[in-house]
Amino acid sequence: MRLTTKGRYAVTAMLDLALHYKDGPITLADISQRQGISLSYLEQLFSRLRKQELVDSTRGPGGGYRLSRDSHQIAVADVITAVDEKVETTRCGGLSNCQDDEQCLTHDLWTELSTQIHDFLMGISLGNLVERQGVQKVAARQEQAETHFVTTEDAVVNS
Amino acid sequence: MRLTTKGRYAVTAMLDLALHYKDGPITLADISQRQGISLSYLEQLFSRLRKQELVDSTRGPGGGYRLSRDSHQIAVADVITAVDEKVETTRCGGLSNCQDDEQCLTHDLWTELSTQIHDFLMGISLGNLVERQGVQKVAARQEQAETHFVTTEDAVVNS
DNA sequence: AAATACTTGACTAAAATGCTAGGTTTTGTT
DNA sequence: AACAAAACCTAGCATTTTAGTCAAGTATTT
Repeated sequence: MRLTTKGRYAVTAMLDLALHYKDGPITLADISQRQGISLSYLEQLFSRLRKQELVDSTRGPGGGYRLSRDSHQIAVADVITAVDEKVETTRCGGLSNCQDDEQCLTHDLWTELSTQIHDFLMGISLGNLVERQGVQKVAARQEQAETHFVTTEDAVVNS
Repeated sequence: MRLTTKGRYAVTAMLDLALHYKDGPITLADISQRQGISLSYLEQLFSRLRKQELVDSTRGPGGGYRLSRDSHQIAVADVITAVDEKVETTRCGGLSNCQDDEQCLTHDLWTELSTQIHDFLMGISLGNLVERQGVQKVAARQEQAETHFVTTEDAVVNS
């Protein structure tokens, strides 16, 4: 289990989907604008998310992406592992011949540690995150900014 | 908190130190041979580990590195954060202006998640790892291989 | 003095990151 | 039927990070 910014972007995007679940399919363009992630990068990420069946896609006008199931049924770990390559280029891959045709000292250790982190992140769902104060606060600001962008007449209201 | 192979190498090396604590200062050359990590890379890692005061070094013949304190007092998290740059090149660094001069959706979230993983890895000490079966087993094999290397007359004993 | 141990800095190949550009399909709306 | 909005695909690019290597030191102890 690797923890990089890639997984973070994916979690951000999925969290955006969770927050706007009731608005029907969400376009990547929307997410791109709200979260400041480039459209093409989102396409990359969602290609994987779709293959892992974490999201459903609808093509054509009015289309977009939706969570494939309730936000409480999608763990942060699911999202992160979906976008992470599982290539395991490190020498302790699937095989255990990482050192002199034997198992290196941290082979078991690392997989175990990895498992525990995985389990931990399995315990946190997108639904959990949506319920958090900080997330709600930022989401509210983002929605406000969006409104500003669409209709400019009420731009002074929230200064 | 990032989890990469670099941190893993560091944990492996520190675990080696913990396993050979009673043998006095351990040279990087020893660790390099036992764990199959290049000497120069170890030097890089240990430079950081020393600066974080996780190890004590002794120069000169018979010198080497030792854990700076009991293996139960050194957490896996300590080791990983020591070798990881804290530069935070990602846009959500110390400042919270990651998106439109405001805080991005996962800013708080990610730091919180990161904190929880950190706490989790704080709960696992090198001492804990040493006590594990798998580690003991591999360590025994490594020591055996080492003996083989030094004295060849008893090479047939453990076949 | 010499062996041994550690330090420093420059360099590199490979991979990951994040983006750009330019498509093609699919599908609802006019 | 034509158009436009969206997903979806492919290729490539610039930059950074990773995982090291190499060379030339400095320091300490026997």
